[in-house]
Amino acid sequence: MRTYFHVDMDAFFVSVEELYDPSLKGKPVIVGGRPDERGVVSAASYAARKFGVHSAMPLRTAYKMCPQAIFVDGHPERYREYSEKVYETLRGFSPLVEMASIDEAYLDMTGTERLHGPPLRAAHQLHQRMKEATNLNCSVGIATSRLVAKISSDQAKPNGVLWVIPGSEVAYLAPLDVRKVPGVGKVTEKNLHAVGIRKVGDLARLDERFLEERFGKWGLALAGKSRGLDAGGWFDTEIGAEEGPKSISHEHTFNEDTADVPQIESTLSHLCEMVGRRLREHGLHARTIQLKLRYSDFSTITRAHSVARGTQIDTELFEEIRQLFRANWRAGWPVRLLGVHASGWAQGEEQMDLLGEDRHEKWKQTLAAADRLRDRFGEKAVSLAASLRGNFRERTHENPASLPGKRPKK
DNA sequence: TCTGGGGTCCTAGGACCC
DNA sequence: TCTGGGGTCCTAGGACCC
Repeated sequence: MRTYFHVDMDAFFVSVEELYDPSLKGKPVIVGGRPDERGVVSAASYAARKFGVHSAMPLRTAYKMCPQAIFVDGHPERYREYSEKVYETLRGFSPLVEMASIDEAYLDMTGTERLHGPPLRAAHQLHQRMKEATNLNCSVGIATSRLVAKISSDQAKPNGVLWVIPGSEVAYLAPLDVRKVPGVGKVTEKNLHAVGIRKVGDLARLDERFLEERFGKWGLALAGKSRGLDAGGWFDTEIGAEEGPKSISHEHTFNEDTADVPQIESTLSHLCEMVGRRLREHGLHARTIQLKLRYSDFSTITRAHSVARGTQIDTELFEEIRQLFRANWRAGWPVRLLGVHASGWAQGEEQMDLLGEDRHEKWKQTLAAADRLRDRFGEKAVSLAASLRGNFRERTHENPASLPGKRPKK
């Protein structure tokens, strides 16, 4: 039998912002951007949640519900920095730590009793050390499976511990709404309600074959989850089995929809530079390049193209993306969002690109230099999109406010 | 309500091959 | 002539998570 901890930081983004600006403490704070911008709430303080504000809610809606809230921009670098500290702290409790996202982790605590004592004692220590090391609160769920640990950490919030004693998993889960099961979202919830399933207990009582017939492979996984088992899906992998990314993407939503080709293509170029840079950081060469287009009415298409040899070079990515865009954009239709997605990593000789060796070397050096400049001066310091500079300058000249990223903050 | 951005996993159909 | 079956790759879309 194993013992898992699920550690979830409380209101992580908001709490980190409070460390940088203590005057925010106790106030309704909303992280995600300005209330008049297109976007959603990334995180809301407990004071803001009292007004009904929650993450994923449009900023404009949040403003209507809580106009006195303090709206702040997110700071990904700060969150990454604190996420590192969280990881280091957790490593003091178990060598088997897996960050499941920027603000939550699984610990395999099996066999650590001699070192840390029984689970509740270890959790108490963990709270204390986390506070000392990061000044942040967290909640801890403890169980024999990762799934149940995750569900119980949610119920332990804020700043608490919940231990589901071995053997009591099914009884613990039974009265909970099916929505509490990770992986059950709006759609699955509705489908389950349609057949009279509302609680996890309803799910556990059903015949597995019925669930499989009705919901396929997912139905079978649900049957296991309702009994607290990790079997199937993401919970099934070993903790600490570090794997690289499977895809790398960047996207951008315009504050105002646009059908202006130079603006669209310079944005795509910029997104390709961001993707290319991350590919190089990870030493990856992508074989599949995907464009994402969202129109004013929110209808969205994706169009992909795979190449025999992978690339990590901005201009090559951009060539593919531009072709995809030109072949698939319904000309004149205002665009709301653009995205560039890279996946399908090339192995071995697939990574050799078709540029001659010296040209290739030269490019690599140029890009490495650009990456260093960006490290020092920020993402917008360098633009390699030579093919677009004319357009860029032209736009800048006639209408600086329409450039992405150059919108004046008022 | 007027809907971000970065991911993962799954399904389903068609092409293609044996 | 009226039609197999399995495997793999590619593409498009969608649910879900934080």
